[in-house]
Parts: sequence; structure tokens; C-alpha cells
Amino acid sequence: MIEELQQHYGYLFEDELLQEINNVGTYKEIPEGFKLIEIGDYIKSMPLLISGAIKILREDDDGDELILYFIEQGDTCAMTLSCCLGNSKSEIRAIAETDTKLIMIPVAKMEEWLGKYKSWQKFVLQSYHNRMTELLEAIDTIAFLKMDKRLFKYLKDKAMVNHNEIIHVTHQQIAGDLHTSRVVISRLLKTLEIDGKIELNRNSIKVIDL
Amino acid sequence: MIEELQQHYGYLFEDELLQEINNVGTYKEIPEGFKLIEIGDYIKSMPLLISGAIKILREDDDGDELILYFIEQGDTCAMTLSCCLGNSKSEIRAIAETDTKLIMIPVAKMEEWLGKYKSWQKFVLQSYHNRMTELLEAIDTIAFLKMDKRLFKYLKDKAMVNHNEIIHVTHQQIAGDLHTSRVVISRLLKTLEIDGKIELNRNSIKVIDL
DNA sequence: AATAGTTAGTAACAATAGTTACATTATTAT
DNA sequence: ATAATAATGTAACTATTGTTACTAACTATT
Repeated sequence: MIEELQQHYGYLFEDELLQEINNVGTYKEIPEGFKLIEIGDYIKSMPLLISGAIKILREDDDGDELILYFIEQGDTCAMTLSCCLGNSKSEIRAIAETDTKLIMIPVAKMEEWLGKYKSWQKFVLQSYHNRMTELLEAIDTIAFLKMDKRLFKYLKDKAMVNHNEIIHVTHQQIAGDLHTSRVVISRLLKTLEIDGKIELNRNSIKVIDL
Repeated sequence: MIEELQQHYGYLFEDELLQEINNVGTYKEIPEGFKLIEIGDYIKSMPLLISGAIKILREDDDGDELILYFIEQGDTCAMTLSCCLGNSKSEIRAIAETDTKLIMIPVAKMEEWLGKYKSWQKFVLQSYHNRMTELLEAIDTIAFLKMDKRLFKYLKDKAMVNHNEIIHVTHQQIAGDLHTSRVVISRLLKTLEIDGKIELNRNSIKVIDL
């Protein structure tokens, strides 16, 4: 584990902290689609992403979902931070978007390190800042963009975190992530295809205009 | 200033920290409508609210606004925190919703205290948590509610922070805050009035069903 | 009091998004 | 191979929101 820590977090943390993380952290490999956090969960550990991507979702009272953003390598989940430190339940759902490697840190250590390591404190605050920025971007997208633009942005983002211009997803799944209906998505996808921005196939979409 | 500090923040901070805040903080009284922070501003100090309320707004590329939430007594602006600690520009606009009393803390001290006072660190993290929660609530409102529900929620929230069931606002101003058009707001307000939930008057609205 | 500006009400229409229903094609299971 | 299931395409209709245009009422200024 220590090599991967060095590689992805070496520039952020001092050696002593890296050593501590190595001692108390648990290395995990998570398959695509695995649910890491459910709404209402009490969080007992916090993930540091090594590779892969995680999709963060919000849910309304009727159980309808809405994607907030993707988390990538070098990130952590600030919502998790927030829940751990506030000792409250998770407000979001987290699902592995791709196969993912991560290190889980126990809550107790997180808090201890806040007083002990300046670099950890900085990392935690920076994570909050990043997540705040992403939440604002999510708000911009939802509030200011029409569904056709939102859809195209979603496709591009998804291609990005998957490092692949070909996305494997059904119209139904997209509709779920964007909180609309399958028919609406099919209709808009068809328009995007006619405009030459994507190429439609069963179970996959190729994003041309990246 | 020290009495008001004691009164509103005494239960949060130790005496030594309260003394420091008293020494370096600047007490300010802000009139309703005053713009505290503009998008793109570099923030050099951070507000602690004593009384009153502040409206936090987001803006899109076309200059159209959207209200995110109100901040009240005992709160601070986590966006400001975020900007200060990240040394980045403000992503939001802050306008005094009512006459407001606050204490401004210089950035340098904020950072110093993070290492020095456990209670300050806790306060900062708690503020991030609160703001994150409010941003999520804003997302719920925008994404999951239709305009009529959003409007009514807005009216109730506004009555709340103003401690007054009668709101002084024009349809045009509401339309600005909710990022829609005046005609839409007038139409929906009329429906709410017919349903007996509000009472319409020129330049003011009485919220009945609080 | 006359005038100009602001605020609000309403009709008519356009654009966008959501719903229902059904057909077609591809994939999987039997 | 046949049947069942999943994924997609499309039409027709409804609901919601946005736009334009015009009128009426109130307010402040000269």
C-alpha cells in the first residue's frame, strides 16, 4: 500500500503521516457499481481515492435520484468528512462508477490528525472547498441549463471519469441520474445524434464532440 | 462588543479566544440591502453574525441570479471560509437581507486560530457542515420541486429570517431570486392567494399558512 | 392636477419537459 | 428455435414554464 500512497499523496502529506495512514488505513478494491455509502448510514471511516471514480447521488422523498458529481483520484468525500466530524447520518449515496482502489481511514484517526498534522488539516479544508465548488457547479447545471445541455454535460463528464469516449449506459440509467424520464432522454439523445455530437448504440453511447 | 460576543458565541468559544476575537475583530452594523460580498471578490476577512440575516446568491453567465440560502445569527459564511483558506475568489454574492450586526475577523487570525483553539477548529468544521447541508437543501428545492412549491418555500423562509409574516418585496424581485420571470411569479402568487395561503398587497405579501 | 414611472393582473401563445401507449429490435433464458 | 425480457424509437397528448403584449392601478414628481 505504501507505494501507492507515496505516489498519489506523497506530495500532500509528510512522511510521518503517510506512515500513520499506512498503519491504520485499510486498502480496498471496489468493483464498478458497488454501493459505498447509503443515505442514512452512519459513517465510521473515510475513503482516500487511489484510482477510479465514485458517483455521488442525492435522493428525494419519492426515492428519485439525482447525480451531484463524480469524485476522482486524489479526492476524498467531503460529505463523509462532514458526517464523521458532525457525527450525523450521510445525506448522500456513493456508488463506484468504475473499479476503484481506495484507502479507508477510521474516524478516530481523522480527528486526531486534525490537531497533529498541519498537512492533514489543510487537506481536509481543501477537500471541503473542492466539494463546495462542485456542489455549486451542480446547482448551476440544474438551475441554469436546459435538459439537453445537462444531458450533454453528463455524457462528457462520464466519458471523462471513465477515460473512455464510449459510455456503457442505458437511457433508463441516464434518466435516473438526471431525474427525468427515459422517453425524454431518448428524445434528446436522438437530437444530439442528429447534430453529430454523439453516436448511439444499444447499451452504449460514443461521445464525439468531447 | 464583548457582551454581544459573550451572548452569542460564549457557549462555543473559550474565554481566551473570545478575548482574541474582541481584540482583532471589527464590529459592524450593515443596513438592509448592503452588498457584503460580490462574485470574484478576494476575501480578506470573515463575518461572524450577531443579528440579522444575509442572503447568499449565485449568478450564471448571463447575470441571472438564484438564491441559495439565508444565513442567520450564530452562523458564518462557509463560502468565505472556503475562499479565505483556499485563497480563491468568491463564488457567491452576499447581500444583507435585514439590518445586520456582525464581527469581521481578519483572514490571518482565522488560520492561526485553527491550530491554536480546538473550539475554533470545531466551529469552522461545523460551519462547513452546515453550509454543505444548506447547499444540498438548495439542490433538493431546485431539482425536485415545481415552481409553485419553491415559491411558497421561499416566502416562508423569507418570513422566517425577517421574523415577520409580512414580506416587503415585489414580484420582480422574487422572480430574480428564483431565476424565473415576473409573469410566472404573479401567476403563481395569485393561485396561492386563491388557495388562502397568502395575501397579496402592493409591495408586500402576508404569509398566512406559515 | 397632470405626468411619468413602478407594480401588478391577465390573455394568448411558444417552448420545454413529463406521460402514456405501443412498436421494434436485440439479448437472454428455456 | 421460441419465448420472455430489456432497450430503444416514436407518436400523441398533457403539464409546466417562459415570453410578449397590453391594461389597470398605484406612487412620486413636477
